[in-house]
Amino acid sequence: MAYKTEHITQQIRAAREARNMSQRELSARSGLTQSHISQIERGTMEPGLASLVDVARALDLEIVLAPRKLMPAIGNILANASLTSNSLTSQQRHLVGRIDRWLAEGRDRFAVASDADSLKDSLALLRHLPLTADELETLHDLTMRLQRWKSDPPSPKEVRDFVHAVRALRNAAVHRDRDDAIPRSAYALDEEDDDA
Amino acid sequence: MAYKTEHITQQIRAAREARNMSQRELSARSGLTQSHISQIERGTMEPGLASLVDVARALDLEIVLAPRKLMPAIGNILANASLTSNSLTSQQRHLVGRIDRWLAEGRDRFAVASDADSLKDSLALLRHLPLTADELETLHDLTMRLQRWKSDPPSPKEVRDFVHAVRALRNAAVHRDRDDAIPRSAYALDEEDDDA
DNA sequence: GTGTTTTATGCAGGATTCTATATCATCCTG
DNA sequence: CAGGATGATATAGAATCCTGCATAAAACAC
Repeated sequence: MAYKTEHITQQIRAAREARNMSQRELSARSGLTQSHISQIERGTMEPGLASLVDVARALDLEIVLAPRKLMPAIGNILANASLTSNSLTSQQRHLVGRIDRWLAEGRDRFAVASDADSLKDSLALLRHLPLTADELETLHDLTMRLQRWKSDPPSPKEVRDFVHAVRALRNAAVHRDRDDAIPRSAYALDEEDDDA
Repeated sequence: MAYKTEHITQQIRAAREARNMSQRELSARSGLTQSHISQIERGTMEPGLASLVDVARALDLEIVLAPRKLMPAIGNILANASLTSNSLTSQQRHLVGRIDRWLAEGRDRFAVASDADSLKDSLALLRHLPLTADELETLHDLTMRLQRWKSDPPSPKEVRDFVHAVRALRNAAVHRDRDDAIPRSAYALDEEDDDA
């Protein structure tokens, strides 16, 4: 019943989640009801065009009608852009990678087994969410501990603290208000979107 | 009242008229009523998304959700294509076709596998976007290399350079401002350079 | 000008969207 | 564990879409 528009509504959900926006927040920005948004995303009902436009705008998306034969070219542009939409500095990538490799070396360092999972989960998100300069510094300090631990094995408590600290960063990144944050992009020497 | 979606419904009418299709015929193809179509086109009512999809399909159009920041690039493709797709010189088509065939001959020439994909992407866009005379010349020079490589196989580095050069042309075409560019079409006497 | 085709309107309904408001289960954090 | 946030559901009612005719108004032919 609601399958003709599924690909579109799926994109809406994907875009919302990519921005870590809740249905309620999207509701506020778009003017639709949260329950309405839920139903649209689940395919329970097909939105009217007006609603779709409202939601899209709230997500910084535009609705375009394109000739079918041009779809390859357009898909091409969209695909390339999503690759470079990384607002992460290379430093952040680097640090996360470091912790990741440390984790991969062995999970037997963790007194509490679930801590390893927790850490892995945190890293998964930190791979995609930008940190502030301060947080980045914290992350840097944390990885320095790993360095020290090579010659001086950590106590179980130290490992726990480490996991919690990383988790705290994760939470900060996840729950940040999208309106503040990431002033970094201004002087970022990281990415110039040459769109390649 | 019906202003949010006006630009979209206008495109529908434009597309229909461009095909010399009557509202009745579109009605038959899409399954909507003629009166319904009339009201949509006039902005008397806003269609539901399902209806829009039906109509679009009947017109060989696809609905795309695109990030606002990519709209210039996409508008570029759409605008150029609607110029009866004749803004491309046959020379450009010819040269692109040549590279395309060369690519089809085998992807084993690429040291870096993703380079083959990159090249393919570039060609997909160069098939639709016009180049300036200068760029066209560059493209011509590039295809000459292929000629040489037939008797003198290229080094991996040469292949990479080639891919990058084509990509540069692609980027130039994609991000060009629609306002400048393509004065060519007026007095286009594109000559076929059949040197092969 | 007559006749045909196309588009614009009108209206009665049934169907669906959409809002407003609540509730519930779940997950996460402190 | 308590508190907060998130997403899925439910219900009732207002609003709107959409169909199915039917018909008026243009527009275009011969």
